[in-house]
Amino acid sequence: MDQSKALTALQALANAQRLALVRHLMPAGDGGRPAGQIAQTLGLSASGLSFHLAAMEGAGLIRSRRDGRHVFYAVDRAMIGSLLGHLLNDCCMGDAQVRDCCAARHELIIPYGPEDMVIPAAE
Amino acid sequence: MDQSKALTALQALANAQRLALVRHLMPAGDGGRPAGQIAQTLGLSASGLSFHLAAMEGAGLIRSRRDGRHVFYAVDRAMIGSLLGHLLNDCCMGDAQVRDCCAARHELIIPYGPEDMVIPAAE
DNA sequence: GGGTCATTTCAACAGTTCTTGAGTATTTGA
DNA sequence: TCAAATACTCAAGAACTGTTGAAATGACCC
Repeated sequence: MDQSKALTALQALANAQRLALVRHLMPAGDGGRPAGQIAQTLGLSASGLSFHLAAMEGAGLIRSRRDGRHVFYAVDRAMIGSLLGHLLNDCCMGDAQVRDCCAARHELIIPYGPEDMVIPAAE
Repeated sequence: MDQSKALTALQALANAQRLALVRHLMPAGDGGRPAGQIAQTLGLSASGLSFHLAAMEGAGLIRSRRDGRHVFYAVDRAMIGSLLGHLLNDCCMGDAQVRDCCAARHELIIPYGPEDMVIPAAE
């Protein structure tokens, strides 16, 4: 990952709707989810979603695949991992404190079920 | 780190000058560097730098301390680590593939000396 | 106190991003 | 071939971001 790719990816991620998109798509894995369902879940208009999907796909953070009349979108997990790796290793030069704070346990929010379940961090 | 803080921090980082700022400040550690020196290194006007520093400080990514007529700025490494941890654990739900790609070795660029030294990734 | 250095604030402007709504393509099934 | 379902493109306008230069603030030294 070079610096300009990382910057593009960061700019794509630095938006509430698109961060929500990642959260929504992540549990769907490589199969992804169809555009219509994403729009409904995130409360976006069709064209609004298209705008955000294009930004994410342009940055390489998601991939799309057509299946019949649906287009499925899935997170490119290798790309997100590379971005985080770039920030950690290149921008922060592998700093130990950054690494430790990054590795610290956080509460996990699992977006399944009628309400999001919150699992507190284990100590 | 909650979601709105993470978003603010991402927006602060999603800019070429401010990413360069992190790279420049990281090796200086908690002592940081004075604004004038930063402006010179990054080729920014005084007011331009001030704008970017305010964005970063507002997001909690850097801290400042006055020493005489200089103001020193240093990266808040715990904050950057928390941001990366949030992206990895909350947004990506600790996904194994993301984690692996993040942990993959990259070449390390050490910004000391007359020319930046590049240390290729060990295999 | 007066001069100077270092930094910040402010206002104006240009450029970019986001939202909205209307219209357009593509696929499916009757 | 037609209508319905799904998703995309485009243009206009609002909102936000970044740059510039001038003025203001704060700290130091004589």
